[in-house]
Amino acid sequence: MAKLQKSIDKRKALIKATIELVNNNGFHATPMSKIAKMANVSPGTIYLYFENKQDLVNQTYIEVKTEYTNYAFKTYDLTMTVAEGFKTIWFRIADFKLNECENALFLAQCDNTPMIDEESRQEGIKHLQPLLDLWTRGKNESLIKPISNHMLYAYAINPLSFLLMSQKRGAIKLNKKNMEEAFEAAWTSIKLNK
Amino acid sequence: MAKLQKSIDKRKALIKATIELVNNNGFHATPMSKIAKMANVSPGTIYLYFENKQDLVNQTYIEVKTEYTNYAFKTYDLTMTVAEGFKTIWFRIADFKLNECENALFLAQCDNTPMIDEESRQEGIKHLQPLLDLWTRGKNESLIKPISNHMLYAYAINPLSFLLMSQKRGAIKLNKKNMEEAFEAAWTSIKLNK
DNA sequence: ATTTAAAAAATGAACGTTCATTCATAAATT
DNA sequence: AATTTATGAATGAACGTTCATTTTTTAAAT
Repeated sequence: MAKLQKSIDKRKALIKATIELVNNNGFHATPMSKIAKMANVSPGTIYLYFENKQDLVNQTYIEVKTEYTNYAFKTYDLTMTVAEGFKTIWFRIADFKLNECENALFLAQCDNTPMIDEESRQEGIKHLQPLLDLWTRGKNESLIKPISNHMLYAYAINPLSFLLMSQKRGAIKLNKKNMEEAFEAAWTSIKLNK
Repeated sequence: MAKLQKSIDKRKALIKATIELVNNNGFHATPMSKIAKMANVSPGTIYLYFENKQDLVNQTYIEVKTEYTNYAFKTYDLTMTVAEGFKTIWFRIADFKLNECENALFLAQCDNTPMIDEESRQEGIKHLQPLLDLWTRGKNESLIKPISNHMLYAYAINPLSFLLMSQKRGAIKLNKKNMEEAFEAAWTSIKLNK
């Protein structure tokens, strides 16, 4: 196999192992030696690809966050109405959480702990801009409540993280039906009533 | 000072130190030696009050969670209407997050990481029952959407954790005005439209 | 009140383990 | 043969926990 491809595979395996182990044990309870073992690589090899442990999670975070937002905006385009656009993005995000739940859980843990450097966190947030722009447009058109984007995010998007976490704990099972219910709750919480 | 009171104070100091250090560094990046130092106690003393580090966070979690729910239901009583009851509880929870934000942030971190034993987590959840009962009543009276309690929690309560976290990161400042906005979003997301 | 001795609480240095990281050596690739 | 990539045992720092010793508290005796 080509050298380059092997390198890419190894890096991927390391990131995948990091996600799985951090999801189950948390950042600091995940030794580098275990990450190496799960990725079928020697501990020393990790340091050819990453500066240190912190760099490994930072990069993992940015990579997963980028994948997440790419997925979220894949089918969205600026010609859509605010309602259409929101529904499109919302269901893509929901799909991501359902289909890539390891990735989504990793992001949730990163967003709720001091595990990621502030710099990497900022980097990760940037990619969400299209949704914020859509909301700004919605507010201008009096379709969306005139409240801050953080507030909109808290009610329209963030609940999905809680639902995902509940599913991981076995408390609920997410399916098509309750995703429709969730969308309805998300939309009614942010749309402006005439 | 009485022996008993000194013991209580020491235990309190240890729990307070645990909350502050875990909030800022995470569970595994918080050494027992630092907790001891912050509580003005020798490392060995911790083990007179707690079995080990895991027991210390478990007990801290249960204690803070109990404080939280006591606060939440303090002014609620069963004679209230569903709408009244929900508003009462919701604003108490909001007040707790605003006034006891160290405690609230600690709970948020516990709820989003594998840091707490499953047993202690279950113990902590129990105390939320009055709110779940209220929602069940609301569903029976066709005032609340017929969706699972987890779904209701995700939209009516959980967003407050996100808002609190955003405030800690300096992204927003929570005040009376946006708490009113938040309540409105919470209520519209779960109330049943005739 | 004061003394005293037994009991309880607290201390912190020491221990054994775990972990992130390094680097001399080996394997793979060019 | 030269260069790049990978290895994994070795290193040293940091950590949770223990326990021999000290300090404080208690309460009985004076």
